[in-house]
Amino acid sequence: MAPRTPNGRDTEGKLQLILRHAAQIFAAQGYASTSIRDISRATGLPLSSLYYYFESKQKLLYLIQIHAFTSILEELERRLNVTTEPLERLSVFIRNHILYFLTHPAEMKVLAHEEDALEEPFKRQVAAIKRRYYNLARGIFEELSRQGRTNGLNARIAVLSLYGMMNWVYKWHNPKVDPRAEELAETMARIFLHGVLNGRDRQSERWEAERPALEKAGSSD
Amino acid sequence: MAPRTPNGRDTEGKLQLILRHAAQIFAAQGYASTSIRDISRATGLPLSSLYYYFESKQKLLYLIQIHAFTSILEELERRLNVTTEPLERLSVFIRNHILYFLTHPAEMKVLAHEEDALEEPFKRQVAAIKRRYYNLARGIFEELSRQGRTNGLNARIAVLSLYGMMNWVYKWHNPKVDPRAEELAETMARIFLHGVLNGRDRQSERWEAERPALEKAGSSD
DNA sequence: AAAGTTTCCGAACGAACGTTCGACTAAGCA
DNA sequence: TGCTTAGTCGAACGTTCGTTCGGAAACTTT
Repeated sequence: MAPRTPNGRDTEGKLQLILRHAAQIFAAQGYASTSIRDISRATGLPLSSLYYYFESKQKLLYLIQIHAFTSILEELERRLNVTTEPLERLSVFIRNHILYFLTHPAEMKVLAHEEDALEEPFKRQVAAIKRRYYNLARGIFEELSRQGRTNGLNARIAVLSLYGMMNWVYKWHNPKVDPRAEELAETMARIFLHGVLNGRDRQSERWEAERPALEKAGSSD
Repeated sequence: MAPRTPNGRDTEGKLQLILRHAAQIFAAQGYASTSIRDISRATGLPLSSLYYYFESKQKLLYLIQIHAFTSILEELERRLNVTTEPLERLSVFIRNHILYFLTHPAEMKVLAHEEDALEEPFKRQVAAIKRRYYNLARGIFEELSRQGRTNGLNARIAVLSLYGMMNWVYKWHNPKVDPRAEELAETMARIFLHGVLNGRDRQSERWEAERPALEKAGSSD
């Protein structure tokens, strides 16, 4: 909070402040309908000062998206390390996704809604990290299929359906009415995994047993 | 196709042409990033002529959305008349949704993506028809629950998850790679219904039997 | 043929946009 | 102390935006 950096003016902190406010406004009004002047107003910084921190509106959106995506992926890879069991891993994946989305609603919306708003130097880079994220889930799903434990559904369709289910949340989730992240993730995991497993695995429902504990990551088995 | 209306200038047809082109461009670039001049270019009509057909950009978006939604709902209500069995009705609902979306990709994207772009006189009206559509699906789901045939999941969350699954399709569906509407609807129905039913109904899987017939709509009973 | 209505459209409006520029102040270092 | 660099910012740039306006043209009705 205090301006304590090598150079005493906390430039990095100011960038983060801009990114936070910009994400909020982009989420509320949409990227294209937001003017740099809106961001100037929200942050209190003069219009021209903003251009010291980012060189264009496009780059600003890019910074927001990359930052959010990197956070999700880092957290996810950390949490996935606790198990190699594909069913559990899928469950962790869903929980991680929903949890991030509900704790960062603005960034989530910008990520989900402003995919096409990025133009070509930046578009490619965000697409790359997005593909990595997708492939991660798809890999887990295919491992599950290889073990003969799925319905035999098209992996691409299945995983993209799961994505849709989770990403659409930003359109309707209302904290006053809807369940918190844990329960929401649990529900979606139930729908998707139940819907995708074959009879044998469905009735065993081993993945459902771990409902009470949620934030623990150290204990195995 | 020919300009054969009471007054010989086919005003209505021209409006439809504008709506079609506008939907395409809104889908490709987003509502906010599209200028009326873009639409003028695409239709070949001069800028100022367009304002004879719609009184504002907002109204244009409104017309597109209402038109698309009305089409979906009309078709849906027609198809739902063939059965009162909730499982079948849910299945019809999914198929109708996916089918419309894949045959009208531009309208679909505008509907799904430009929800917030509408401002207050219009926003309310589109929201109303959207709610009607949502309540229809929710009603069917609750009927299924009342019969004790579901997992006991929160109806709101379940139906909105289904929505997400289906609406997200516009982000990824590629006709060159992905299945056609029938198969896609079948897959999503499988995931959702399997995921949502309780053990008894899941193993009976009666709803899966009606795969072959699909486009027949004339015969009753 | 005249009058009335509907449709068309070139030209312009003020407002808002992203971005730049150059002059400024304050901090870090000699 | 002076010099250099990092950060600030008011004012303006050229462009594009949604929308309007007044009249010309096309068609219909008398």
